[in-house]
Amino acid sequence: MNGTTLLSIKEFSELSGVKQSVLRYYDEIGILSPVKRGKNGYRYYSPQQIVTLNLINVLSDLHTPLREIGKLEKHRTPESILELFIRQESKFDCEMRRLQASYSITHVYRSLIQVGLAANEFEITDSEMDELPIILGDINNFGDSPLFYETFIRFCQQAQPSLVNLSYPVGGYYESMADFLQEPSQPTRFCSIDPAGRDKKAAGRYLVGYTRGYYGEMGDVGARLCAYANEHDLIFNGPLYAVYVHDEISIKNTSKYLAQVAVSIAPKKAGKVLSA
Amino acid sequence: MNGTTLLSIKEFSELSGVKQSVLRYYDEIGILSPVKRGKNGYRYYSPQQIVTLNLINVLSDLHTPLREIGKLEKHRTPESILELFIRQESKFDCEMRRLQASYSITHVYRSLIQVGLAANEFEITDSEMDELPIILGDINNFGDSPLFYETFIRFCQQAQPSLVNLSYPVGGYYESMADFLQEPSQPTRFCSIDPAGRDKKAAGRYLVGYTRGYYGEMGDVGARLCAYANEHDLIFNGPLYAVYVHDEISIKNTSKYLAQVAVSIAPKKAGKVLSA
DNA sequence: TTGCTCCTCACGTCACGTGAGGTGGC
DNA sequence: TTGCTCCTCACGTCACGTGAGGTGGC
Repeated sequence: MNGTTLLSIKEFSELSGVKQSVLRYYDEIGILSPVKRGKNGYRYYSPQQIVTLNLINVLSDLHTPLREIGKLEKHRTPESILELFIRQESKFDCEMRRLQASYSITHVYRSLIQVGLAANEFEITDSEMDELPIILGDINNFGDSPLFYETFIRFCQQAQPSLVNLSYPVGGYYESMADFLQEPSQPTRFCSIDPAGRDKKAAGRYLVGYTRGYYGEMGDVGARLCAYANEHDLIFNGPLYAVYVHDEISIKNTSKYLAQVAVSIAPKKAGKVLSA
Repeated sequence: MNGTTLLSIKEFSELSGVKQSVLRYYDEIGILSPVKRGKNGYRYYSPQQIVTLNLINVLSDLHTPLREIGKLEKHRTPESILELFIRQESKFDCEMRRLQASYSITHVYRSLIQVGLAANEFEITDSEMDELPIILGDINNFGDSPLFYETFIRFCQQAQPSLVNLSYPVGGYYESMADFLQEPSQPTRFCSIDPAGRDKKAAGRYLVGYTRGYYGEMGDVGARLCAYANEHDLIFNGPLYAVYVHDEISIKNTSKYLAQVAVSIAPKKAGKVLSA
């Protein structure tokens, strides 16, 4: 049963799906050398070597440097390989989580972009919105100067060790419509649209408007929301959320970002409606 | 609200978790340039740029070349970015499946190695084994010459377009103990230990022995199994599986591979016991 | 002679990492 | 003056990819 039948590099490449150039490289750095060399220098592989090759692929997929794989192979024992595999299994867990996170990030951005594309940005609409998991930041302290940016940086810096994941879009949360109208560029808190967030944007009836401009530039959307509410006998009874559905991710012109402003409403009974 | 507060490269690097050298490289190839340059050449980033940076990470994690990311960024519109994200989501699916497969491969090998480490290789044991999903290959045709290798190659080649995944360990399946005893190096079929396999190694009572040697060298394990069966009034009533628990993955010395041989048994009633 | 496969050698590439040597604000 | 941060430039590295030019069996 010694290997009388060997494979040329072409055959071995086709069998394993690994390119000839890669096989030559693996031979060069000594992690997978053919069992035999022809007198003319031809490489001949044993079919069993496909097993080792598969293992190399599995390990290098998880960013194990090839030289390290080489070292391990040279001194392999059942014990050391077992240890390696156990380490690999925990690496897989990390990688899976990372991948899942990446998926969820693009998914959130994708949904926002679609909302933006479907929206009629000049109309105010009265709609039922689903519950949305988010993470609320601390209450912002803008101090004397209205430096939106400094506050945003502080938010980002706090975010790092905390639960807030800056990979998700960051929106503005305003305690009430009054707060928004007073200073649209200064949200009470920042909030990140994290699907794993423990805070919630409540499900319910919202008045939704859109406005274009750079971060913090809210145009006349506040006034338009108020006008609509007045006309339709509605009162603002909860917080307001401003989220950029088209931001620097999808738009080059910084003055054309598209913000969605959604404020909780209820039919007017004996309340007072705020006006701009 | 224009960016009066900007971040130095150090601050931006710490905020984003991306190394300074990487940020300089991204600037060089034009996929993420600082919003401003100081008179002394210092790079200044806006905090919002962290969003773009995160996106770059998400895309490049899935092997999108940076130049392509650059192109997309230069001509980005909500529509094109939406399309990109949709493509990414299907890439994620592939990647997840690949990762899952890798995990399962190392897991199977790990289990086999552990079985080998726990085994007493000189003893025959009578044990209950669980059902094991496998994939059986076609019936081998060794022809006139007993070329194990050629048959194995044919198996590998057939395997490629079929269901058999060569990433999993490949064992030998023998129709009966008699077949094994006649030619231990010529299994009736090859079988791959694929956890997603539709074929099954049946659960039940097996006589289990071990032997060291190169592929196909089964030593005296057949004789030892027969002796044990005779002594304990057992008959062989089903197929035999030979699986290498320590193979070239974990052992350097090709003559020290460890094979586990398991054959289905039942108590003797009025049957005949095969002897070596 | 003609394909075909294989070889080596050298150079390119992609996404960085790593100093070396120099500048500029407190 | 002394740190500290930042800069550019050049070279290294890792895991390959890509010819160019040559060999060897049918």
